Amino acid sequence: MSLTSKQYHHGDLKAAVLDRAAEIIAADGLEALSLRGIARDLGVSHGAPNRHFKNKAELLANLAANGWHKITTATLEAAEAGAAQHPSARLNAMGRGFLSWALQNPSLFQTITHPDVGRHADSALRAAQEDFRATIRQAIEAAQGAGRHPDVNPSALVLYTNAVAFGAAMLLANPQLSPMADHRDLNSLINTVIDMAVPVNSNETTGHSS
Amino acid sequence: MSLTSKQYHHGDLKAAVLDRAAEIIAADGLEALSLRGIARDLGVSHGAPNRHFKNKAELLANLAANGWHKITTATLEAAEAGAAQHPSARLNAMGRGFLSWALQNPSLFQTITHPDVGRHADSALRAAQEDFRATIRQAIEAAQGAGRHPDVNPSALVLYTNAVAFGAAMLLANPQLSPMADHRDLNSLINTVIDMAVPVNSNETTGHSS
DNA sequence: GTCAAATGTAGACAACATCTACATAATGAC
DNA sequence: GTCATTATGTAGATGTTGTCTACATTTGAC
Repeated sequence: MSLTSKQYHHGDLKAAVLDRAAEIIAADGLEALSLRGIARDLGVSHGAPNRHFKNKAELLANLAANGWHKITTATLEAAEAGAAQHPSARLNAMGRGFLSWALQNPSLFQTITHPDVGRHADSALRAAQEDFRATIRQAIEAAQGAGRHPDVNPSALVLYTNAVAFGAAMLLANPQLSPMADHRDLNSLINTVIDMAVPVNSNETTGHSS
Repeated sequence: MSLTSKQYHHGDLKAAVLDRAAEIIAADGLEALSLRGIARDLGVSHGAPNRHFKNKAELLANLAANGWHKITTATLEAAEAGAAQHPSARLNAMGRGFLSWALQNPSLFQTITHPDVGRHADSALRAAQEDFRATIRQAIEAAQGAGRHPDVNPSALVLYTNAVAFGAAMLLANPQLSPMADHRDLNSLINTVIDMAVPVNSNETTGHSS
């Protein structure tokens, strides 16, 4: 069987469906996603995707679990940039990494934070969310242990820290909501906002000079 | 024609459709909303709502414009509680008013911040959004003028301040995303978070003692 | 009272998710 | 290697939805 011949079996339809779904969401948003449309794009019958996903919600849950893994990875990779320094520097770097990923993948970010996606979460998605939450929570607690807002209720500190990052990502990823008329230099905007929430001792080098 | 008799004309179908839509969203979320379902609930034919809304997006835009007006009003009413004091106290009060409204109307809050709703915004919705934005921006600028982070880039300060409020609202309104395992006292949580973002001179009375 | 505009109805259509029965291919026991 | 089992893909059916069109009823301006 040649690589170009039309085969009865696709080979890896599940992965192809997930890839195409991500493309569609990135291009036209969640509302443009349909199982039949994906099947058409991939040249398979309209029922084929259902062999791999019980329903549309399960496809979205798969996609979202994947997205949470990606944003967790991106955040942890950024953490290395600040890991050798103070826990606050590490947390600061994580915030920037998180925001950068969200702004480079706005539609996927909106998907993983979409209420109707979370509503139908399966165990894999819940685990991915919890993994992300635990990662962030630990970094926040480490920073608090090292002197960041030592007197604030830990739950409130976790909420505040997450709120700055998620809120900024949500506002910037959604042009309709952006409260600022202009934002010419996105990077310096991100750095300023993160630095307000997670100040880093100015004696130390933070790696971002804008 | 008696009040109970079935009339050919509904009387105020447009308002009834909007009300019922808000109920459905509050009860079962945006994905549960359908024009035909609303028509059934109201005892009119399936095409009747289309006489008042060009399409589903226009209904949502109407609903969202209404929601923005409500959250703007709620925020401004809260502002009065801190208006006599420092501009930062006013901004702090607005943050609490905003968050309280969002948590009392989580589904409507999710609707007005929903990307697919904003995507199809009409001029009324855009105006309502801009009205909200302007209200918040002015309060932030007033606080900055009165000494809140005087050296920070104003755009970044606007983003940061909005991010705390929107982010906390989004995280708390969406149980799936809440980063804290426990939040027994929601009010004190809100107050703590807002106070972190918008500190109020502790010499002054802020009106919230938790 | 007449007539145009506003509002509601009923039927049609295409797209969709999902289900079922069936067809084909891949896999593994023997 | 054969063959049964399983995985995967197909084709058609069903019910729901948004939207359109033709038509019916009511309202209101004059």
